[in-house]
Amino acid sequence: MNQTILIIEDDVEINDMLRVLLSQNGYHPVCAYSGTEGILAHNKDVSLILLDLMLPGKSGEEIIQQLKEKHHVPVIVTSAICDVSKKVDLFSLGADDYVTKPFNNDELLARIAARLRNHAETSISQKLCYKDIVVDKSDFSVQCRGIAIELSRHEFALLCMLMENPLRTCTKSMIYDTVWDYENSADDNTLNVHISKLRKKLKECNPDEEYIETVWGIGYRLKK
Amino acid sequence: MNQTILIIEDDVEINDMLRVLLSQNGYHPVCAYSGTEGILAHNKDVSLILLDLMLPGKSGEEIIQQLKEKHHVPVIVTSAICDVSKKVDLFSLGADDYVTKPFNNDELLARIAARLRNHAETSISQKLCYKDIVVDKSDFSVQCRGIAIELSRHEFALLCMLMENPLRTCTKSMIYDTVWDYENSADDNTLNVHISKLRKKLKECNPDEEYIETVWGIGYRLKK
DNA sequence: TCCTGATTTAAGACTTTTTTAAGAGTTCAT
DNA sequence: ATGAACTCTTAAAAAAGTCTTAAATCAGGA
Repeated sequence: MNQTILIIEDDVEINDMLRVLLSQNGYHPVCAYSGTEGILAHNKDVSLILLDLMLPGKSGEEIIQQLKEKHHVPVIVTSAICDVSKKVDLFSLGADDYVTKPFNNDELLARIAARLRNHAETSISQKLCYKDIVVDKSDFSVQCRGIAIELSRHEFALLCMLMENPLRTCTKSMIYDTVWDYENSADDNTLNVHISKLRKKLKECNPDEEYIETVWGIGYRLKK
Repeated sequence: MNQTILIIEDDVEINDMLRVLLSQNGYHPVCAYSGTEGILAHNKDVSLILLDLMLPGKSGEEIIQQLKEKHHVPVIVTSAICDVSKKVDLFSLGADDYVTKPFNNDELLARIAARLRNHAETSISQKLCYKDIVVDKSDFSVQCRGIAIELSRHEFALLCMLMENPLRTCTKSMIYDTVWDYENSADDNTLNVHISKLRKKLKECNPDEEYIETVWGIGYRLKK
């Protein structure tokens, strides 16, 4: 559940450095090298913007306004300018913080975290789809033909595993590894029982469709 | 409607200077000369806190935590210390900005305005709604069918967390992280008890509705 | 046909959740 | 400081849900 941070910075070297710094610290950086590009790249997945003030073309001030108009997220301005009156202007335009270059990486990270904390939101829900089944890992929900299905923890993990490997056969030992976290003893019937229950619940929802296919002696996979 | 700013600063001269500066710029300053005094003076009229880091008695770090606990507003730390690692610590404790003394008055005013603006934005959307429940984070009130419900601090935080993630499952460990600030030991029953109490209070208010759903082995979520 | 592996069912073991109650810990006003 | 009121945590027992096991049955391949 990484947060996306948009970097708008024309200096390729600094842009690169920021990208590495952010991704090393668990964020998902998106790079833009001009104001216009930044505005285009800005969408609702973005949680925060790092904006260089000294861009060619559009002024940083203009850009802030347009960014905030499009989708309202915290903007941290980075710039070599130290002029206080400039800072004041930026703040009044909607910048949320200001870091003077050269900045200390840890301080920048701390300021990013502080702004994000305020603006806590987002989280891109991960949805797996196959035929008429929709699995949402973020809320542990499953729908089949739009109807909610209640699955137990292991059943859910099992279905996720199959749906994350569409049309690839999941061997029994792979499944035991992933879903149960232990090596199966060959005569263990647990997985079979769980597959059976899963099929039953899916069938209740859509009796005309077969979703899970048995690969004899090997394991299971989703049916084409 | 002037915004109240709490100044916590032991140096009488600086405290005085800040008071004048703020009142000249349309704010309503309240002065405190120690951390303890600051915590006492802090109430829900306060919109922002200017906190000196170098106080006698309690450490600035302790004070931030206690202030934020009492009523969540932006805290701008002022200090002569320039050490970056110190800054980082403070940010992670919940400081929202950091100004090094001696500071430029205009920059300070700009930072105050930025934090206030930010806080105002987030507090507009601070009314959380779900079905017939309305939660107002700014005054810690909860209504169900228009009837006020009294919740304890943890119950309130728990309900907020659920309502901030509508229809998404909050895992137990996420909840312990957010509401209790510690990793849960697997056999901890505290959360369960709080959920039980929360449900009971909601049920008293509306016996016909189920609000909180258990996701077995995972956590809880709001019911569709 | 026989052997092996898969499916289904049901029962009991096991785990997680709910509820209650009691005591420890806090907070608040006096 | 003190006591009252409230909140939080812990513990224990009951309830609810899930998992595994075992046994009977079924299906595929030689």
